[in-house]
Amino acid sequence: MTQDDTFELQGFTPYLLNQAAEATGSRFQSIYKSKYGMLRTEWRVLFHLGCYGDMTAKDVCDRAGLHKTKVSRAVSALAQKRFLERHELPEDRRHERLTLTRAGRRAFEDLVEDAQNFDQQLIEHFSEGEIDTLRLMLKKLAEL
Amino acid sequence: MTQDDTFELQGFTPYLLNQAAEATGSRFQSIYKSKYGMLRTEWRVLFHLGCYGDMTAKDVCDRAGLHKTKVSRAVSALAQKRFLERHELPEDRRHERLTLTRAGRRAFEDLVEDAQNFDQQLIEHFSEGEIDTLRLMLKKLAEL
DNA sequence: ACCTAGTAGTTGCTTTTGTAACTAACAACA
DNA sequence: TGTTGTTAGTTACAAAAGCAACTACTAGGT
Repeated sequence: MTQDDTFELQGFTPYLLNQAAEATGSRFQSIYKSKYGMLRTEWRVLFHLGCYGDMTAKDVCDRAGLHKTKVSRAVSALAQKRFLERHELPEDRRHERLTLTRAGRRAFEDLVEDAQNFDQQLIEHFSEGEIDTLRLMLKKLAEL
Repeated sequence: MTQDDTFELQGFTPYLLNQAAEATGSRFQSIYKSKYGMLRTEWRVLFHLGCYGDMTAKDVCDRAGLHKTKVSRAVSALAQKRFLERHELPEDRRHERLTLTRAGRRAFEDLVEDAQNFDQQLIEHFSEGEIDTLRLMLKKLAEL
């Protein structure tokens, strides 16, 4: 019999990552959900456009690592909320450029503030060195 | 297109956590999914019972931070796979003790090995100090 | 005994996600 | 031109998650 007591669930990296992501993510979600009725994917699309400027749905897929159906539905939802507009590109009519409306930009900027406050509250429990290490490691883990 | 360059999505802790959790979690999921057709919640219940011994569904909810309907369905699925048995407790017939069957224990032990290998591959990209810091921080973040 | 309140777990219904098939557009080339 | 292959994005259907109402049970009064 293999060593079942040598395995500690609390030391299993994917489990720990999931617990931490779930705890912080769901807490932050309640902010944008209650304020703007947004789902997590909608929030991500909004923030990608807000942070990096106009891009196509495909670009969002690639950058955020999301499936195109998820993005497609999030874009539709954001368009219905009048948070973004779609413009077909003349040079290739398969693509559409996604642009935040004024209302979308306002929502983004409002949520940026919430995000900054939220993050501040999270990281103030740690030293700067710890935060740097954490960020570096998470980025690396996400790319493996 | 005005950009708010004061906010960097790649530095937002919940986003980074989510990306890392998603990347590692889905990769590991493909293992137990292909081997035993298990969902993530089923895997978690199996590992809770395997690591910490018999307990009730409620105990799993509390320890894993899962909703009772999710656990209830995972327990049903595991029972149908003959990986666990439910025994009503005589002293309080609302509770049922969940016990892994021999097959369930075998599956658990098999997956423990996979988990150990998987985790090994993850953490070998980092120093021991980094790993310790990461684990400590993730645990703390999960409890905030 | 009876009533009320609370708990463990399940079920039904709605929302969200995942998967695959689809449309529409482009590109390369005979 | 027609054919084949590819890509961006949508849609339809099935699987899974979330939420609220429900059953069955226990506990604490009165």
